[in-house]
Amino acid sequence: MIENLVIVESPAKAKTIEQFLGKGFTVKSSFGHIRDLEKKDLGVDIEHNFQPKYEISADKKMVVKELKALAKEAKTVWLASDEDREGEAIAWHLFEVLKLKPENTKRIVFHEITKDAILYAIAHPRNIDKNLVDAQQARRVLDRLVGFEVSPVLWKKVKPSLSAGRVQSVAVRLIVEREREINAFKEQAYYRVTGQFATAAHATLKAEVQERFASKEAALAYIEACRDAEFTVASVETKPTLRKPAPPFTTSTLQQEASRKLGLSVSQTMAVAQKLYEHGLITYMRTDSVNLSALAINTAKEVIRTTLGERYSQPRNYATKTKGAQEAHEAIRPTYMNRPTIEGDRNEQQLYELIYKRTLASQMANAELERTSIVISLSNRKEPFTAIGEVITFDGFLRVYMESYDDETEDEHTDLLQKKKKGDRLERQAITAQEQFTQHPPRYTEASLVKKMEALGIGRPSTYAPTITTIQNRGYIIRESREGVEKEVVTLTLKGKDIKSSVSKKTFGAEKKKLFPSDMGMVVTDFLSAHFKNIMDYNFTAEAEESLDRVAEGKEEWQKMIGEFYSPFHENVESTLKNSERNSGERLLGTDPASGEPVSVRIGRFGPIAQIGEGEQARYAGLQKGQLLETITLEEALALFKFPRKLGEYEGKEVSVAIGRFGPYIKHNNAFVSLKKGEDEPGTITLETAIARIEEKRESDRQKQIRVFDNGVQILNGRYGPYICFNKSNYKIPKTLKAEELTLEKCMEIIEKETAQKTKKSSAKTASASKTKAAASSKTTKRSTKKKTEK
DNA sequence: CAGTGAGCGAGCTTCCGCTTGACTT
Repeated sequence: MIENLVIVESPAKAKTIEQFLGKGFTVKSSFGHIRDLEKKDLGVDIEHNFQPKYEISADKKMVVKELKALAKEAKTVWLASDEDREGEAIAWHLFEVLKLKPENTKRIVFHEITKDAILYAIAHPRNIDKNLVDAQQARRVLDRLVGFEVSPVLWKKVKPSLSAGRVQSVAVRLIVEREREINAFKEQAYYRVTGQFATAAHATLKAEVQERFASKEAALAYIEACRDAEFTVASVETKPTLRKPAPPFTTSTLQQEASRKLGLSVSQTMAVAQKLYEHGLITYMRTDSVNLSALAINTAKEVIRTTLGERYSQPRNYATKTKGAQEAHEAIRPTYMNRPTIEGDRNEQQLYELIYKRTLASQMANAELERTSIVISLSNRKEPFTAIGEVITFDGFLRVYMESYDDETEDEHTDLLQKKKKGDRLERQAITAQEQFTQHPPRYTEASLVKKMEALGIGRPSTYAPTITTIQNRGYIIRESREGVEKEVVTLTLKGKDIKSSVSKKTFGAEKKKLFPSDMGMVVTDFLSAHFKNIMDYNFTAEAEESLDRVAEGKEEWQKMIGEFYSPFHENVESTLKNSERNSGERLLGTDPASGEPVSVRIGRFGPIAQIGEGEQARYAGLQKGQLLETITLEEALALFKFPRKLGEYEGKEVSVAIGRFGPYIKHNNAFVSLKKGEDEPGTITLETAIARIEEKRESDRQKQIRVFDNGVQILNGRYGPYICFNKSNYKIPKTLKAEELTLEKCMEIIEKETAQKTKKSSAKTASASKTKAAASSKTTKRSTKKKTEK
């Protein structure tokens, strides 16, 4: 017999709370939702007022069984799921599934895991808020209806297995639209003029002309004027400014800062944070709140006062401004403010430190700065130079933490400026005009996409990372780095009385881990925008949230709300199925001058292809990485058909060059050799260079060989150390063995052992796949392989 | 690691939000 059973959502939370409550309380976790709409089928009975059809989720059967048994013998059951829409629904599902009785069931909530908060909650129980539960049911049903009615339209009209949803489709749209803005962007060259001026004590003062010069001639005219001008300080202005610390972390801001400062992907950040949470080092990591508990604020104050002094302390409460925030938890903060560092791997330590400093800084005094701007006029032109510098007069929170931004600009931290006075004459040193280019809007990173989604109220802290993974797995978007292009940049320099013009090379437009749309992403976005305008609207979620709020307040019945959405929506689905054209993103580019046949591009079965001619005689070529259906030109498409290009023969076998999935390569006698980046061009490479590349590859392959046995077994040196290669498969060498000392017998033993293991595993996988669902298992394998590569 | 490119049509795919492990190269 147990006295009290408390059910929370997270097992880590359960452990902590059990300690606070002590004897007489058993604390268990539901591991989130225990019940959901039927996995197969729609799971909603449209005919009967949208009655949801719930089932216990497969992975929760055991949890439910255990909770049921405990609930049966408990005198009182305390449902302590989070205080938000989902949490309320979890409490209600538990109540229903565990067959609890109203007289011995109590609903309690707390926003922070502190002893006081828990005890207060126990002393102030309430009933399940059925209106809030209904709002969750409406949210759930809405998402199911949208997802499960629109996705099949895509299967018919675009490609099987595609998906659409309230959140993911809009996230893809953001990336597609940004890419189109970038394509439409017309880059412009301009000149920026900077100058150096001598001051006392051999220091130089750097200043810049605010005006941009549209052409080389205009810049030259200005510099020529500088040659003969006199420079005078026209004004010096010093203004004190304040800088405030950023609020403590939410999921979204943590993901952004971890990406900028530590280079972690959104899902890596969450995995590391999860570890910290499980070890009791930080509070819950999926939160939209910037609120800190009174306990946290007080201990932070203590730490700051004792280590940095009274002046650095400034306790603050932050208010959450995010649209649709539900604030069931605290902000993400260290559990103990007196622990600046922790044990753990590199990522754990760094992420913890980031959280620690951000939290501490949020409770610290403003930084005080003096911002000085000085204007330098010249005697013969009206565009002056200006120099801006900041001096920190009191560092405040900056002593601990500085927030970063995506577009950081350099600032001059100099007090040189302040020493200048109006009317001072300045001695001109070098003046430079350098050619610049206007920049297109930036592509999204994972983290900046999360920021945008949060601003639009789309998605929740628990779904940001999975959503980004989903749209990548579906092939709508890809995250990659691209090299920039080299451009010639003109620089005009005035030194003494000489003006020199020079040309240097600079790289522009390099992208690091940015999100690009795929052709499929663009085609699907266009299709959905054309036929499901309201769902693709950036305000769709925000408006739905307003209706959900009315349901939560008891002002509207949830079925009525869903009904009003569903009838026009469903009609739209039907008419789209009937009337819309199949969409393959086809574009006619023109005619092939050689054959007179039409040239077009579209999405084929294996991806985007170019096509010359029609019917039986049509010729096909796959598009290259980075080429889009939307932007490829006739010339670029025709160039794809120039491969494979025969170069000649070597050792009696044909040598040809072609372009594959991984870029251009040379093929010779069933061997593949990549072209050398930056040196070889697939269109112009000669037989001689190709042979040289083939020989280079052979040599490097020989370098890799540690041992070769007669029957084809090889021991090779790879990226991750030595391994065995046999029949085109690779085998891991156990760490206990030395690669150089392996005998053929030993190798064969390893090969046999690993093949046996592999077949066993793959058969086990198919068995479980047939039970649960193939998609689920393939998804998990995909995710795990990804994890590996990221490590 | 590596050029492909049709279509008989079984049976399948798909959503968003709560939670953790269990999976591998």
